[in-house]
Amino acid sequence: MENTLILYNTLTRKKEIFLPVNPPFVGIYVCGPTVYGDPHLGHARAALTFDTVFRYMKHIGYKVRYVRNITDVGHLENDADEGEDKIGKKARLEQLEPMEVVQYFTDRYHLYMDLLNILKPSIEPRASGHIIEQIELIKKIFDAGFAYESKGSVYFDVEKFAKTNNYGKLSGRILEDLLSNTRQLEGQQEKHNSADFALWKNAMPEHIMRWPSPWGDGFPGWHAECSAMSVKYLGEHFDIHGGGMDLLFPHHEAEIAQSKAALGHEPVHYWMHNNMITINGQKMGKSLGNFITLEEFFKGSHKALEKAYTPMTIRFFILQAHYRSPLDFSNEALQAAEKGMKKLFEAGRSLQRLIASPPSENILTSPGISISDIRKSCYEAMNDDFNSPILIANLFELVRIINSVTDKKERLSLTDLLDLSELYNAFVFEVLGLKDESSGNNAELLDGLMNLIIELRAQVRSNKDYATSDKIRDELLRLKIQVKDGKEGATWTIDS
RNA sequence: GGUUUCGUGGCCGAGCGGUUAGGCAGCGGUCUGCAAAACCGUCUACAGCGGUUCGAAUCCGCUCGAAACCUCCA
Repeated sequence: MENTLILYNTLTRKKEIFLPVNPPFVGIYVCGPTVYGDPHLGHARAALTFDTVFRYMKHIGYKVRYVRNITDVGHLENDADEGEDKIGKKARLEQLEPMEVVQYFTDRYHLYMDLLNILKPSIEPRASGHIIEQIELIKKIFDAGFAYESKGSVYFDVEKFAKTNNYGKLSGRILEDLLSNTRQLEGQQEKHNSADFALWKNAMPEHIMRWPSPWGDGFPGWHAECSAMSVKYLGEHFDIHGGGMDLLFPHHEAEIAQSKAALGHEPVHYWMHNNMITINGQKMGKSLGNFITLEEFFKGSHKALEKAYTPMTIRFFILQAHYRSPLDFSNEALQAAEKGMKKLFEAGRSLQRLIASPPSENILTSPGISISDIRKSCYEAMNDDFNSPILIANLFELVRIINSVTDKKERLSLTDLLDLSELYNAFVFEVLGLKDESSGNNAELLDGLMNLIIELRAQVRSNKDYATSDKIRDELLRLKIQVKDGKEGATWTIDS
């Protein structure tokens, strides 16, 4: 691998050189969505962060297996609701099978990820499809002596684990603080300790999502699925585990403890976490009235939005910030991003029309700047913990060159032009995963253009200038557009 | 209250001890039949207060502000 990739490991709070377990293979596990609601910006940022990792690693030659799960068992509403299964609750409210709810929101998630041009992961395992693996994991933890059963539920003994292991190493939590900080809640006497977490939960009779287990009917604790599925598909040692910063504690901390208890070692080598988003400087929350789904963004159908923003605008906007920085959404910022992206794409279209200067008059681009320098900067940016904002800054340097050459203010040799073109395409489309939306979806534009042409042609015909009229018709035909003159004027069709 | 991220110019956002970030907006110019685009030039910054250093946006401490997590459960 010619590129030395450096990434920030949350575990050590440092940037580290990335050394895969089995080069050129790389295993990545990312915590995917809990499918009980419509996808929103938080989903987009997390998915896009690791889409960029996935894309770039493939670009520099790694063979990546990217696993992103779907959490579809036993979840609670987080805020006001009390101790009820998220998916089960939604199901009863809407009179649906739980799996029907899961399917619906999984499909919605996929739809919006596709619109954002986020690549599908290599494997997308569902928690509900891996109950057996989770039970096996819990058995191992039992055998190792770090689990206890209580009224049909199984809990992880954090205090015991912490005696011989560093519990809290990922999140910086200190066990004593956790124990002293927590208040005693009724109904939780099942746990020996407030810091303990569930491995398996006994299902009450009204709980509709349930599976048989050695401890009775129930459902797995939240953290079990990721430990079980990551190891199943990536092995007992794998490279990267990712997710949002909100999952740091308790979820990822618990995963580390579980895996260590079950396997005797930690499977994950690098932990990566993307930062959160805010809207107009505020957190996004249903109670604050600024909870905006991706559908609402794309349609512009939320009162906080001045207009609709295309998937690529959202994508570009998110990529303009580093994944470890908080990102604030505002109309002003989105519109600035929209204009910037348009500029990037317009340069891309100009690039296709550029011609190299003949060798006799080859003059390089502006003094001191070469395409290979920019190429180097692009790779340096991405190698340095996936710094997409710096990459984009470099791409705007390409834009400047393209526009200058278009204006005949600078010149490019054929080699430079080919290099420039390759660089632009590789980073804009392949690595950043952007798509020029105006070129793909332009039915409206085409309609407008054709109406204009037809009208002009009608004027020409009324002047009996049939030479021009026929020329228009013939030229259009060459573009596979057939003009048909009828009694009520001309119509046109596209021949495919 | 604890843990973890942050606080940069009109707005968004890079920056990891000394050297231009970049985008959007503004201003001045070039180009243009007009408009748009483009190109050139230009302005303004590092939350506050201390400390370390020859030198700090960048390291340390405190204060203020924001976000995530810290209870069941996923």
